[in-house]
Amino acid sequence: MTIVAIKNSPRPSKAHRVDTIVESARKVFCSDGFENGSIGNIARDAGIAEGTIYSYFDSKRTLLDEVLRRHYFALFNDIEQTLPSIQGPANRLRYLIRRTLITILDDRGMSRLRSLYARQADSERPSLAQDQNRRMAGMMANEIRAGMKDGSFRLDTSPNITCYMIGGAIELTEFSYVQNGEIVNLDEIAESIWRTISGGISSTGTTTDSLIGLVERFEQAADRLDPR
Amino acid sequence: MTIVAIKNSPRPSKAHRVDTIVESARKVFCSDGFENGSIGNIARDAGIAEGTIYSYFDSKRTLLDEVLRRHYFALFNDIEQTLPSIQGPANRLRYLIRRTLITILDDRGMSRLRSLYARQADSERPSLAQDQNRRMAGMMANEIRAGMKDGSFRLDTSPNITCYMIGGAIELTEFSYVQNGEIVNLDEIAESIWRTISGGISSTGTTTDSLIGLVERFEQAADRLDPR
DNA sequence: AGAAGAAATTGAGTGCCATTCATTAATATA
DNA sequence: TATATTAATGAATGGCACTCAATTTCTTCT
Repeated sequence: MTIVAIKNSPRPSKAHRVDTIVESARKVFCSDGFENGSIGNIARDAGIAEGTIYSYFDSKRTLLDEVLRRHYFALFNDIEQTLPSIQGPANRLRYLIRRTLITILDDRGMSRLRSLYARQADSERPSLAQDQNRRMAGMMANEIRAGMKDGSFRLDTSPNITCYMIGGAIELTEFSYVQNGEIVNLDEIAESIWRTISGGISSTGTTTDSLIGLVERFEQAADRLDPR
Repeated sequence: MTIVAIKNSPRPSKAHRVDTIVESARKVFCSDGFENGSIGNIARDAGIAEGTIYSYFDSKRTLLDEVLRRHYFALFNDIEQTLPSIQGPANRLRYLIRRTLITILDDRGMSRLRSLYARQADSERPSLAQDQNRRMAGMMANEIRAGMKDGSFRLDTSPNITCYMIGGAIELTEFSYVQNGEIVNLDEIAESIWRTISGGISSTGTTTDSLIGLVERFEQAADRLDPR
């Protein structure tokens, strides 16, 4: 009648436990969505009781926010490390567009979560989506302002609205990808966005080329009139 | 002991009842949001029993969809009536941008509902937001293609992505307005969006255009003076 | 080591809705 | 007027986020 003490299992560290919970939440939310993904399922997946989750997270929403925050933390960090090594505001903007699209196309489940549920916020807790939008928009706006300063972008450009246009195009691409699952041609989209923005805000686009041609014609005409 | 028959109240027509329900739903959703707005409150506001709502609408979501659908029905109808009277693809595009922004700024409660909750869809019921996006994008894309045909827009433009950029910028403006409630300068935003898009997709930017004319006049003048 | 106190975990409740359905009331039909 | 059909009701159901008193594990002190 020897009953071995099953109990006394060592308790995981606090950080490790949080990791477990967040990872289980990610799995459940990605497969069932936010509304249908229940705390019960998350707890079962993590091998703990429901109540435990609530000693680490205030609410289901807070948990979702942490799932999203961790996922996009990687993106932002990567960007902030890479950005300084790229030359010129225009190239940096192009990189920001491409890099964001890559992250979106990389994980449809996570994009689905972000696209559908990230915006909602309680009155107490500010919207995570807005923080992230702001951060990304801030980086883009920096490049646009830098470009305006160094002469590569037009001065009558509105950095904020231009960011909205880039960010908005990316978001709609994401939403369309999430809903239809259609294969998205990353390069084509990135190029299209860039071409439109660039032609619109760049003071040295194709236009300049044609201007050079015009000036050359002007000079030739002037030459003809030159008495010597 | 005369008990007057309170009953026998005439039953309102089916259409009228639906109108009542949708209007109450609009009120409740706008003031409490979708998640916190309960069917119970909607029924109380409409002066009917909860169960009655379910004989007209499959679910709470379906009801929200109808609220949104009715609101944007007006916008789309107005646009489709007005559009033909506007000359030229460029002007029509500008109008689409402005008109949509006006509707958004006109009703913050409704914009909040749309911005936060419209995207979600069940697997059975397709997303209303996507239908509306598609419809608006379709109208914009038409104008862009028309402009490409009549030579006012560049041919290497991607109509779809350009629509995403316009629509995305509008959506982000809406979201920012919904969250911060900050006063938004309609004209400034509409002009910024237009200026960026236009400079980007227009094959005849005002600058180059007028310069060509000037140089041609100069060449003609030079010809006249040319001894040979 | 052992006891006492602190911290973490548990899971059976609680309450809040969305949704259903047997019952009742109001109309349409014969 | 009697019967059938259609609409409306609201109490009951079930699912789920969230709470909390009881229990288990860990830490600290003697």
